[in-house]
Amino acid sequence: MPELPEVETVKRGLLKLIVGKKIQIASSDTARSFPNAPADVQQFLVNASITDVRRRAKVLLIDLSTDYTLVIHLKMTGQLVFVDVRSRFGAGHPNDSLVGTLPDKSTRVIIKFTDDSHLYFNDQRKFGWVRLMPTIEVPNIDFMKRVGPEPLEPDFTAAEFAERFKRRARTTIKAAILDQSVIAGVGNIYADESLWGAKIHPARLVGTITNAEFKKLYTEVRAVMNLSIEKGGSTNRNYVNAEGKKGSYMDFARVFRREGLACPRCGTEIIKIRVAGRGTHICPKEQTL
DNA sequence: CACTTGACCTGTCCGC
DNA sequence: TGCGGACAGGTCAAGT
Repeated sequence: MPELPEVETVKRGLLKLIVGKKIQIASSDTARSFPNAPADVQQFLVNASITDVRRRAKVLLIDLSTDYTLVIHLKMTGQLVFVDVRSRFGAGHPNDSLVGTLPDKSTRVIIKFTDDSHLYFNDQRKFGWVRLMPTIEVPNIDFMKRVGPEPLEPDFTAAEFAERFKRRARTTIKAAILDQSVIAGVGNIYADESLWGAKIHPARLVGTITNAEFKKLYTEVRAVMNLSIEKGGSTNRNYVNAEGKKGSYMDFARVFRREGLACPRCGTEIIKIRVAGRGTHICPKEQTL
């Protein structure tokens, strides 16, 4: 799915596009996509205005004037796309080509605003979900109680980063960095990119990682995700931002999905292996066990 | 408790 | 062309 940079990009787009708008109608394909009781939807979503859009880890939070919040996880293939019948982005913008094409077969939830613009939740694989709950209860859901710190927060230090991995000392560094309770927001793309940056083999056990390596990894995680936010995220398959636009980080990726190509540092052919049950890309010369 | 594996879904790609 | 299998940005429940 969308990892931290992609969800952050969607958040920034929605902040500009939907804050202040009033919801007129909300509907979903099945209870799986949006399991809230119809009575709750009627009472706390319909007629509510959007007051804010936030992100925590890979979760999007859309705050409402009713003191309720739409909590959204895009998982692997979720998209949140805003479409207006009026052209808002200029000639040739991909958003214009979406007018009339949504909803489609992957649309799971539709929110219609009073000005006739729409927000669509599309999700091909149906792993994603939308929940409506009181804003004050959001921190109490299991995921929020478990999830680790935001790695891009200015006060998040290298020392805290290293400290958080100690609970996973006997697993691989790849499994640990993907564990949302250790650090929030890192997924398969940025795990591979940052481990390459720090020259650490993904199958190394956490307990064997030195302090110097943790420090390097901390720097790489932040650098890679900040760069990706700047590029609007990664479109590996079907990720798009709130305007329906693809992200360009994959043009800057050093190892992810680049098996058979040259390592940008040393020229060795990048290989794809399997670590922690996930496809994993490394430079076999610089990342060793 | 820490750790690994399979399940959840649909679509695409690759080899036969 | 068709078909089977592997695989895809994430997380959980169930197993060891």
